[in-house]
Amino acid sequence: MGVTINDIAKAAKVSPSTISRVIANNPRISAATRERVLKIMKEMNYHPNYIARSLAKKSTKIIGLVVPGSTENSFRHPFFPEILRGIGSVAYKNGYNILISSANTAAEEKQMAKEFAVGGITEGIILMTSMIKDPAVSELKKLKFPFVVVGRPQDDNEVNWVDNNNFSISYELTKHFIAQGYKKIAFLGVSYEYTVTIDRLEGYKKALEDNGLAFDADLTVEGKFIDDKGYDLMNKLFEKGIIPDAAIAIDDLIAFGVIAAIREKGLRVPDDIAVAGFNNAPLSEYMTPALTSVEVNAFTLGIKAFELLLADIESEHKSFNRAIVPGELIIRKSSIKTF
Amino acid sequence: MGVTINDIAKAAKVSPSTISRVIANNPRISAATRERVLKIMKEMNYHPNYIARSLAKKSTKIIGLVVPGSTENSFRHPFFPEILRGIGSVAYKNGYNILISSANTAAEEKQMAKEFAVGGITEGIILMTSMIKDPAVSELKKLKFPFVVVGRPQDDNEVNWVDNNNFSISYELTKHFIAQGYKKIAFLGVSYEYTVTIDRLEGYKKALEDNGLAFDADLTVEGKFIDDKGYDLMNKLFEKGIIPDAAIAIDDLIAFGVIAAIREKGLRVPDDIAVAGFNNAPLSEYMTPALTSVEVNAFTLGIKAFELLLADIESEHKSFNRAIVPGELIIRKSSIKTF
DNA sequence: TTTGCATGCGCAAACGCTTGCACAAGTTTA
DNA sequence: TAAACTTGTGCAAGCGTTTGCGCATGCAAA
Repeated sequence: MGVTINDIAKAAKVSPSTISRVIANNPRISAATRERVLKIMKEMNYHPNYIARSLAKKSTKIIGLVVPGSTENSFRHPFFPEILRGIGSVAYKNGYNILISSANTAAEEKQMAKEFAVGGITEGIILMTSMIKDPAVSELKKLKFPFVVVGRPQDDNEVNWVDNNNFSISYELTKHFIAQGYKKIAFLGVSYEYTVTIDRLEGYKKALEDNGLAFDADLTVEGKFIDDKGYDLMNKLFEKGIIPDAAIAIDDLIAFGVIAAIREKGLRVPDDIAVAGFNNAPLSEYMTPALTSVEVNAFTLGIKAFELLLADIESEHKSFNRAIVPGELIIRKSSIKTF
Repeated sequence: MGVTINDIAKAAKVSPSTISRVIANNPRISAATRERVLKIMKEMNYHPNYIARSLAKKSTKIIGLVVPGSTENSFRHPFFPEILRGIGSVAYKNGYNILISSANTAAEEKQMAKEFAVGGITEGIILMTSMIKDPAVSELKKLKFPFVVVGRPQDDNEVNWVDNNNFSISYELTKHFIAQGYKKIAFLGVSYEYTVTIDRLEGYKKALEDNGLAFDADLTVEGKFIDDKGYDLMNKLFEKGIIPDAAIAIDDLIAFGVIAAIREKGLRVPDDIAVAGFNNAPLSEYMTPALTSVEVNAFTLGIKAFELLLADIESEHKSFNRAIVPGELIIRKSSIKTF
C-alpha cells in the first residue's frame, strides 16, 4: 500500500541504500543525487516506515510511561496529568513520543514494564509510582533497562528517581501550624505503602518533636490518595471522639473532604479547625477559605524525570541519579488564625 | 542482546516457524512440542520483539493521540486528562496502547498526524481537536487513515466524531437563567475557531430568541479556552460600562476568573450577577458559591472515541459514524436567585 | 607513470518475526 | 489396498529499513 524506499530507488534509478543515505543526510551522497531523490520522494509522497527503521536501527524514539492503577483512576488526580505535561514538554523537544500504559495491580504493572522493556518498543521507562516494594522496579533493575521512578523508592540503590523534598516541606508546613499555637494537629491520609506519604509523616513528626509537642498516633489516620475520601478519614477521628485544632491532609482532594466533614459537624474552618493539604490542586486557591497547600511542581518533576531518563538512555557508562524538586509552602486562609 | 525466536528454535531443536506458531497458539502444533517450547521460552526468559512482529504483521496495536497545542498546555485543563482516562479505560481492555503526541501549531499537528498515519506506527488516530478548519483532519481524510475527532468538525463529511449536544445543553442552561427572570445574560469566551464554542453560543442565542429576549452582541466576549482568563474577559465588559445580571462562561475555569472580577468590583455572586460555566471542573461543587455548570462526561467521550476508532480500524467496509454524549445541567448556588 | 586517497554508489546481510506452501508420516474412507 | 485426508513441522520469502564492505572512478602526489 505505502510507497517504500524500494519504489523510490527504482524511480530514481539508484539503489535503496542510496535512498536511505539521503534520508540520513549521509555526506557521501552527491548533491545532485540528493536533490533528485528528494524531489522524487516528495512527488511520490514517500514517508519512512518507522517500524522498519526501528527494527533495523534498534531505536524507536519512544519512551514508556506506566501509570499505577488504571489510567482510568490515576488521571482522576491532577498530579498525573501534570507529570505528563512535564514529560511531554521536554520529550517532544528531544524527538521522543510517549507510549502510555497502565496496570491495575502491582503484578500487571510489572508485566507491562517488562513488556515495554523487553519488547523493544520503548527505549526507557518512567514509572509513576513510589511503592515501598515495587515489583516493577526490581524487574527493570534486573533487566538493566533504563528507567526513572517518580517518587523516592525505599531502596534507591541502582535506580534513577525524582521526588520532592517531602520530609522538609512537611516539616515546614507543620511548623507553620505550631508557630500559630496549634497543638493538636491531625495528619490524615498516610499510606504505609508509599514513601511519599511516609516521608511527609516523618517530617510532621520531626516538627512536633523539635517544638516540644508529643506525637500522638491517634491523630494519624491511614488512607489512600485517590481511593479514600477525606470526608471519611476526618469522621474516623470524630468517631473516636477526637477533635483536633488543625488537620494536615496528605492531598488537597482529601482536604476538601476533611473540610466538608468539619462543616457537617457544625465547626468552622479555620476558626475551629485549621486545615492544609498537599499538591496544591488547581482550584485550592479559589476555595472559601482558600486552602493552604504545598505546591509540588509536578510539571517540573515530569521534566526532571525525562531528563534523567534521557541521560540514562544515552549514557555509555551507567550511573544512577536523582533530582529533588523543592516544594513550596503556600499559605492561605484555611490555616491562618483569625483571632 | 535479547534472546530471539531463533535461539529458542535451536534450543528446542525445531524451526523458528514452530516457535512463532506456538506463540500464536496455532492449533497445528502438537501439545507435546507446545509444552516443550513454552517451557524453554520461560527458561530462557524469552519475550517477543514487538517491533519485528509489527513489521511482519503490519499491525502494532497502538493508537495515536494528537493533542492540540502542546501537551504542556492542553493538559492544564482537566478536560483532556478525562478524555485520556476514557480512551485508556477501553483501549487497554482491547489490547491497545496509546502513543501521545502534541503539536503547537495547526501545521505541526497535521505533520504529526501524518507521521503517525503513514509511518506505520499507529493503526488509528484520535484528534483531540475541533477547529473549524483543521489541516490534520483534511490530511487524514486524504490518506484514508482511520481516525476520530473529538468535537464536531465543521464539515463532518467522511469523518468519525464524538461530541456533546452542545447546542441544546447551552439552550437549557440559558433557559435556566431566563426562567428565573434574568434578562441581561452575558456569554463569555466564545472562540470562532472552535465548533464547540460556536454551538454553545448558538444554543444561547436560540434560547434568548425563543423567550422573547433580543440577542445583544455587546454581551458576547470572545476568548480562548485555556489561554485567556475569565478575569480579563469579564473586565472587558465592565470597561465598556456593561453590567449584566448573569454571565455564562464557556468553561468553569473561565467562570472562576469571572467571579473574581465580579467580586473585585464589589458585586456579589449570585445576588448581583449569577454565573455558570461549562465542563464541570472537579472542584466547582466545592466553590462558594458552588458553581452551576454542565457536566460534559469527558470520560464517556473518550470511551466513545476509542470505540468509534476501533470500529473503523477493524471494519472491512468503511462507514463514518458519530457519537453524541449528552451533557447534564448541574444547577448549583451560583445561578440561583436568592431573593 | 605509478601509487594513494577521496568520492559516490551498490551489494547483500541483518534486524526478529510471520505465513503460504510443501511435504512426510499417519489415519481414515471407499 | 489404493486414494484421500489429517496432522505436525520445515522452508524460504517477505515486512521496509540500515549499514559494513567493496568497487569503480577521478584526481593529486610522488
